[in-house]
Amino acid sequence: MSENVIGYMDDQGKIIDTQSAGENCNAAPIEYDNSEEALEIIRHSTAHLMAQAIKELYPDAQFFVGPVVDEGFYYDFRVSEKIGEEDLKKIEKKMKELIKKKYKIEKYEISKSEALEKFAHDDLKQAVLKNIPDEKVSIYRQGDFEDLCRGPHVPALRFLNNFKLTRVAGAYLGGDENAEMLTRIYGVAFATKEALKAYITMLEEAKKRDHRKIGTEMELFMFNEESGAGLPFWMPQGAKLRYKLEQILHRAHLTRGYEPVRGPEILKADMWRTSGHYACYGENMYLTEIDEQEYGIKPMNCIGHIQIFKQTQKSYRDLPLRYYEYGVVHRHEKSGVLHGLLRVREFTQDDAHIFCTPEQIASEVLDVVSFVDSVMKLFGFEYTMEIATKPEKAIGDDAVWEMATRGLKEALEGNNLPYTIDEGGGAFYGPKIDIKITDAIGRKWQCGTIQVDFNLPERFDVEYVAEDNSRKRPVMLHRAILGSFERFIGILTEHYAGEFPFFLAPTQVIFVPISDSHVDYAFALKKKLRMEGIDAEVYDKNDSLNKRIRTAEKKRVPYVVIVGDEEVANNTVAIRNRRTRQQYNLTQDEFMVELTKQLTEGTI
RNA sequence: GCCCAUAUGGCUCAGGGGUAGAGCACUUCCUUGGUAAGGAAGAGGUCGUGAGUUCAAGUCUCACUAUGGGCUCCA
Repeated sequence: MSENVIGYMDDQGKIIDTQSAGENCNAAPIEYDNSEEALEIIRHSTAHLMAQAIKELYPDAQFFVGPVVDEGFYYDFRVSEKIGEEDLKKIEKKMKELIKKKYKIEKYEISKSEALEKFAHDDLKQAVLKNIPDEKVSIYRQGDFEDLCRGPHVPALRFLNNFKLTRVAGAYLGGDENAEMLTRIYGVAFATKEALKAYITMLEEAKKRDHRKIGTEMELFMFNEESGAGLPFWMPQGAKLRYKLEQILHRAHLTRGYEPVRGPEILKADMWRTSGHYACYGENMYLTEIDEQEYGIKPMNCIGHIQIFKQTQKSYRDLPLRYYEYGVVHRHEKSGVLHGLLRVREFTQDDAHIFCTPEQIASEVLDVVSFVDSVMKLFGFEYTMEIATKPEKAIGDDAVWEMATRGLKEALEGNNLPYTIDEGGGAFYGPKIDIKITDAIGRKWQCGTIQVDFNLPERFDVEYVAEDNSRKRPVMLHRAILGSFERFIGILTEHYAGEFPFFLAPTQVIFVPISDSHVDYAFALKKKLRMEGIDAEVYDKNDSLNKRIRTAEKKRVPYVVIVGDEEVANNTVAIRNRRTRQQYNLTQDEFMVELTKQLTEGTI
C-alpha cells in the first residue's frame, strides 16, 4: 500500500477507506490530494479530529452528527459551556496538538445492540443509532477518542494538516424547528496548504463584494434601526440604479405584449380569506383594522390583477392576457432570516399574471422562460431551473395539481430545458418553476418564478366567454423574472462588485475639470449628456487634480472624463474608462456615439 | 422565531470602572494643479435604547432594539 493512498473507490463510485479495504484491495486507489473523493475523506476525518479536540476541552460534550458538506464539514454537539468565535482558535490549537501524537485511525465493528449499550448514557448517539437500519455498526478510534461512524476516514491523523474552523452556529437537532438546538462548528480542510490559502483568499474576495459593504460605500441603500428591520431605504445613487433597471424591464415587458396595471397596497381581509392567503399565509401577513373592518397589507399582487381582469367582460380573443406590475409587497419574515437586500420585509416584485386557456400554458411558460433567459444573458448570470411540487399546506384538488405540474414538466422537456425537482416546494396554490441564480459567494438565490394556478380563478370565479358563447375558467400563471428589485440588485451588486455596466451605473460619467477655467466646459458637457438621458456629474471640488481623479475612480463611475485647456480648445474629452481600464481621447461627437451605443446595450 | 457573536462621530476602527481617540469623509482658507491622496485651520460623538451594580459605567450585569454567522423558513 502506497504511503499516499487514503482510500479506494469501487465500481459503484463508493468510497472505501483503508481501514475497511483490507490488505489486497482491487478497487481504484484514492491518493492524498485535492480531488473531490480525497477531500471527502479528509474532511470527514477532520470533523472527527475536531470532535476529539472539543471532547478534551469540554469533557461534557456529547456529539450528534458530523458530515461533510459542499463547503467543508461540520459537527453538531451539545455542551454546557457557551462556545463563541473566540473559542475556535483554542479548538484549532488542540487539534494541532492531537496531530502531533501521531494517532492512527482504527475501525472496529460491533452489533447494534452492543452499540446501544455502549452509548447508553448518550441520548444523542441513541438518536443517531435509531436512524441506522443495519445490524452492525462501526466505531472509529483515534487515541482514546471513539466515535460511532460509517466512515470513510484517512488512515492516520498525519493526513490532517490544512484545516480551518470557520464559524460557530446553532442548529436544530435533526433540523426540526421544535427540537433542541445544538452547537455546530463549521470548518474546511484541504490536502495542501496552497489550496487552503486559495480558499481563504476566495472568502476574502467574496467579502469585498458583499452588497451590504458596497451598498454603504456607494451610498446605494441603507437600513435604519429606528424604522425597523428589513425595511430598506434607497439613497439617490441606489434609486438611480433601480430606476434604470425598472426602465429596461418596462420596455421589455411592453415588447412582449404585457399590459401595465396597479392594484392597491391593502385590501379587505375577506379578499385574503377568499384567496386562501389568510389561512395559508396569514402568519406572514401584516393585518390592520380600518373603521372596524379588518384589512391585510398585500403579500402578493395576484388579487389586484384578478379584480382588474374581472372588471370588464373578457373574450377568448383577449387571451392570453398579460398584466404586469412592479408590486410592492410586505411579508413578515422571521427576524433571524433578514439579510441585507437579499431577504427583507418590504420589497417590489416584477410581478405578472397571465390569464390563458389550459392549451396556452405550454407556450406561455416557454415565452416566460425565454424572457428569463434574455434577462439573465444581459447580466451574464448562470441559472438553474427547478420544478417545485405540491406542499403539505395547499389548496385545490390533487388532480388539478397533477395536471398543472405535468404542464410545467412538458413545457421544459418539450424544449430540452434541464430542470431538477423540489418535492413539496410549491406555493400553496400551485406548482412552480423556480429560477435560481448563483451569487459571487456561490450561494444560490431564488429570483424568478413561474407558477401555474388553477385555484385562484376558481375561488374568485374568474371567467371568459368562449367561442361557443359558453363561460369558461381561465388558468392563471404567476411569474416574476428578477423576483424582486431588492434581491436582484443585491445579487447584481455582488456579481459586478459594484462596477455596474454603463446602462445601469447610477452615475455614468463624471467630469473632472483641471482648473476653474474648465468648469464651464464641463458643465456644458454635463448638460448635453443629461439631455440624452445619461447621468453625468461635474467634480469641481477644491481638491488637487490627482485627488479628484482618485476619488472619481473610487466611486466606480464607468467614465471619468478629464477636461483641460487642450480639450476646451479642440472640443474633445480625455477619457479614463474604468471598465476597460484604458485611457484615450475622443471628440465630443465620438464620445456621444460611444455613450449612446453603450446605453442601447441595456435593451432586451 | 431559535443558538452564538457584535453595537464607540457620516464611514472604517482603537480604547476599556474615574467623565472620549485615530484615519477617511465634512466645513473654511491657501493652492489652479494634466491622470489614484498638495497644505493649513475647524466643526462633529456622552460611546444602540432602558434598567441595575458601584462613591464612580462606553467600560460590569440584565432586558430590549438592530446588525452579523448559522438553523428553520422564503422573492
